[in-house]
Amino acid sequence: MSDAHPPSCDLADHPEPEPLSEARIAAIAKALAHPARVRILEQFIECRPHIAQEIVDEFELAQSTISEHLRLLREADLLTGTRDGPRTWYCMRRAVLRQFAEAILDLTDTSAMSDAGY
Amino acid sequence: MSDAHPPSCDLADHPEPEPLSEARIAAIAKALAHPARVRILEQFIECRPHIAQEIVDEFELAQSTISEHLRLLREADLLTGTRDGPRTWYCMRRAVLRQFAEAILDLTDTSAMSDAGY
DNA sequence: TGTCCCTATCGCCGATCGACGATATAGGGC
DNA sequence: GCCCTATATCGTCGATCGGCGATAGGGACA
Repeated sequence: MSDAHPPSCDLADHPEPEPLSEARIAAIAKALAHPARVRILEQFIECRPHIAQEIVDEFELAQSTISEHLRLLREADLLTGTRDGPRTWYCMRRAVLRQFAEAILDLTDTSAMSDAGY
Repeated sequence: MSDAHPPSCDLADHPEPEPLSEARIAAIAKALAHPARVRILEQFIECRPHIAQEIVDEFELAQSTISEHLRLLREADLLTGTRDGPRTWYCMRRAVLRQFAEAILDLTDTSAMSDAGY
């Protein structure tokens, strides 16, 4: 496969499966719990696949360090990585992030205000 | 002060200040990166102040462990704790959580789809 | 004053994180 | 085959996490 055909981003609106468990919420939060990993995800605001090298170039960190951050994001299902010859194309899994944000918002719902004053 | 007057929850819709930095997002995520802390926040879906003791009672964990989790949530500004005699009333800072969820959603915005296929 | 309850903090310890350099792996081009 | 590029993995090391029991502090109430 040449570099003329990077995988396309997944923009489809998949049906959201069952609500996230506490463990799953915590696992995703752990993946987000480092500024470098947040910055990596921010690069995907430009909505196209990124190869690992261009992400490395954005940071002062060693290549092995970035590779480790990418691994953690992959294992939390926030990124996909697909090999293409010597490169790896990374895509953000927007649906997972959205589901996470939804779960956080659910925490803020005031479902039971029981008595007045609360 | 008697226990007849716990502090009331803050339900006001405050104006959202500037967007969260990567460091701030990561700090909030770190506070959420443990299942017990997510469970603690879930208790606040019942929208009223909680004293530490009732949270301890929900878990198998030692009181000191819960107190530590509460401290981390406080330091991330996800909870407020106000002393009232021997008790401490905890309230969830919904505005902060909402702002965090908003920041995560912003990551999923496809602002620049540059070329077709992406 | 003493006692009891609630909460926070301290010290310890094993586990995990985050960084790095070095090394291994995979594939393209010659 | 041999090099070069891109990426992943390994080993190490200091820092931080997460758990606990023990202890300290702050009120309430005899």
